[in-house]
Amino acid sequence: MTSSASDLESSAVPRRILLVDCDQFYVQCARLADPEGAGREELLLVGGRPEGRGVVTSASYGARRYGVRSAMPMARAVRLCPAARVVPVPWALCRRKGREVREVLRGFTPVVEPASIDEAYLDLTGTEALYGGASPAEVAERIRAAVLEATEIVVSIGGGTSKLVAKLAVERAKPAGVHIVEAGAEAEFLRGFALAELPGVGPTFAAELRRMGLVRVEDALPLDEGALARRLGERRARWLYRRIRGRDDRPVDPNQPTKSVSREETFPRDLDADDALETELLRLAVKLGGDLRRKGLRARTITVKIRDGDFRTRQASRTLAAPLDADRAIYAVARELLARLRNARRTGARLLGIAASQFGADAGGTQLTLFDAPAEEEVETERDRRLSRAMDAVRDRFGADAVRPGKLLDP
DNA sequence: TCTGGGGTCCTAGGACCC
DNA sequence: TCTGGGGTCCTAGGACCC
Repeated sequence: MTSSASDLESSAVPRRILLVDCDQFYVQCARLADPEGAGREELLLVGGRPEGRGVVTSASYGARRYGVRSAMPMARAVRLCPAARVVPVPWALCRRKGREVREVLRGFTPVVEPASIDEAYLDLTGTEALYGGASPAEVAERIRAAVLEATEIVVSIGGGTSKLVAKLAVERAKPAGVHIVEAGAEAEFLRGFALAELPGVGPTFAAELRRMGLVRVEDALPLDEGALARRLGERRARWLYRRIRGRDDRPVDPNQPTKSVSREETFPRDLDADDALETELLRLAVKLGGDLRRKGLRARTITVKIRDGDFRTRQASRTLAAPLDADRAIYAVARELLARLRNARRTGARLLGIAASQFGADAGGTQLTLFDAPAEEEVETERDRRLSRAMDAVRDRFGADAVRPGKLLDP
């Protein structure tokens, strides 16, 4: 540990980081998907579900003037903005546009870290010569134009010496603009923000800070780290102390491995019966298995999540000695976990989910004693793997509904 | 108002090992 | 009889982000 954060800050050349963020991304995609309909609508709400229980994934700038926000229940959004048109998220197009935007960005630098479907960090440090000495703002404008030309997607770009500053700057850049914070100006830039605007400060943390009398970044600046630590604990105090001064040394990492893959579904109405839940679980397990195999991932941990009618969310997980990707094996593990959750509390469920994590190879030898002693039964057999691959091949040729999962219980 | 679906990261306790 | 310390792994829950 010779290279600490302070070394990086004091010795290194200031970094040049950009955050490229698609403006109201799902709205843009919905308009591209239907130029004559949604494309002409100023008041557009994207998301929701026909059965109700949906939320707004993205609202057009016009609709936002009525107080609509993303993640708001669609029913409420429609009450706030009754004239708005509601359309579903065109997921396939969104994924494609997201990929296309990333490809354009990789033409400017290989150091592109996707942060979500519609935003990515770029590290342009050391590329000054490559871009003929152009300023970060000029490079950002070139990127904006290139993305628009190639993908029809409008983006805004924030820039600065860290991810934090770039992220805050992009909010100043929207819509369809560029905002660069010069090296050295970070602390002054941060002064203008409320603590709740800092990424990482959510409703809970913001409320805790407010109880301490801290609302604006400026309110917290006079406190030393020790004073903050007495209320927040060492770790969060250090985090906040640095952030409000614009310090953030997280690297832009273009190779972030996938850590988990999941599928979940909220039902139109709460499900009470165990066998109905098992049927839904099977559907989710088959989807998850397909996702894993398509991505070439095998998982040692399976997690089942249930949200009861009263919105209480519970989960149970099991980690195996050897990784899985076959539908039957995933379902067999998940079914036991669901039974455990239902035995602990049997009430109507509004959501069921399944997740896979701990990707990679078998657990190390010495860890085996942690698992079901003496030796774990073989959860996934070669037959399971062959069957899943055969079903994948059929679906590839004849479509996703070509084979329905039967009961898929124990062989 | 009645709360989606896909993720990441952190914490804390217990088991187990050296 | 009373008493270790550090490390890893697993599990459950929660905050947070888009």
